[in-house]
Amino acid sequence: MVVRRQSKMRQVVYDTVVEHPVHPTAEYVYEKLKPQYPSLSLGTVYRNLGVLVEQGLIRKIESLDAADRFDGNMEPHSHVQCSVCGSLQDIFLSYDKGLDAAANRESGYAITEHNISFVGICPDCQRTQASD
Amino acid sequence: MVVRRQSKMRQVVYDTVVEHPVHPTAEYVYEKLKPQYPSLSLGTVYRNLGVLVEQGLIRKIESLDAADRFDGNMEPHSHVQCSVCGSLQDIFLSYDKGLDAAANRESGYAITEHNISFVGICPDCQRTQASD
DNA sequence: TTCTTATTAGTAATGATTATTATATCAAAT
DNA sequence: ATTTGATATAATAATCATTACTAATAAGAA
Repeated sequence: MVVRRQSKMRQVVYDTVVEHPVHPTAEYVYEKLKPQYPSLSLGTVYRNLGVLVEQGLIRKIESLDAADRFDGNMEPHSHVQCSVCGSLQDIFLSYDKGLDAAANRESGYAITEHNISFVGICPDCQRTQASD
Repeated sequence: MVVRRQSKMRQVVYDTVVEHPVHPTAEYVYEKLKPQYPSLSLGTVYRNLGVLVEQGLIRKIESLDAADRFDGNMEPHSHVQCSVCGSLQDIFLSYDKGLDAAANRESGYAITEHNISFVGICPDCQRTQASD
């Protein structure tokens, strides 16, 4: 295993992911930090996001978007994404081990995790559509 | 709405996705058809996969891989992907409307669908790992 | 058959991500 | 404190998947 240093840039990348209410993309983290760290490179952001995921400090999440998004909340939870505006929100549901057991029975795979993602229309877009 | 013609290439792209046991990528469909249709263009495969998804004849599925995969089975079902070799398999579970209701209570989003994806280790890779 | 328009092949362009490389920085051992 | 060996960085090039563009072709209605 590679010994990781506790570098400044990795710290601020981590902070940006954790502190941010939305689930930011690599590009977003870069744009956010660039003004304060003008020498920051996009490659550094990508590499550190990868290291942080590997360390289990953040996770990469599925999205309807093209770009990967990252989540600093390691408590197990799901996400809803709005099919109209793309907004993404957390959903906390208790982890259902029964699902894993059922999937194992069907497939023979040793299930290590499952992810539930929802698609829907956010409250704002519901209002907008209703008034059309 | 655009009027769609019934083109030869769209038909064979559809057939390839439906007939194939694994869930093929665009690249895979292209390689599969290229020998029989030497003039086939990768762009044509991508465009037709997109049209077929839009028409509800196939669906795009989530994957650990970089490339999108497609599924010709429109019966609602989930997938497991092996974290070791990447193999992908169908899992049929009854759709749980209770999940959508719970997600709606938590988020206020009008839920239109949910997807459950499993990660695990396939029987083959389990055997391989056991014998190491 | 003719006309309109979708479809195609071929290729260029884009966007996200990864790889490369030379330099800088850290941490431990001397 | 200096050296040493490794990781981290910035800058940039390269890659991979996907989309856009364009001129030629073909479906199918008139």
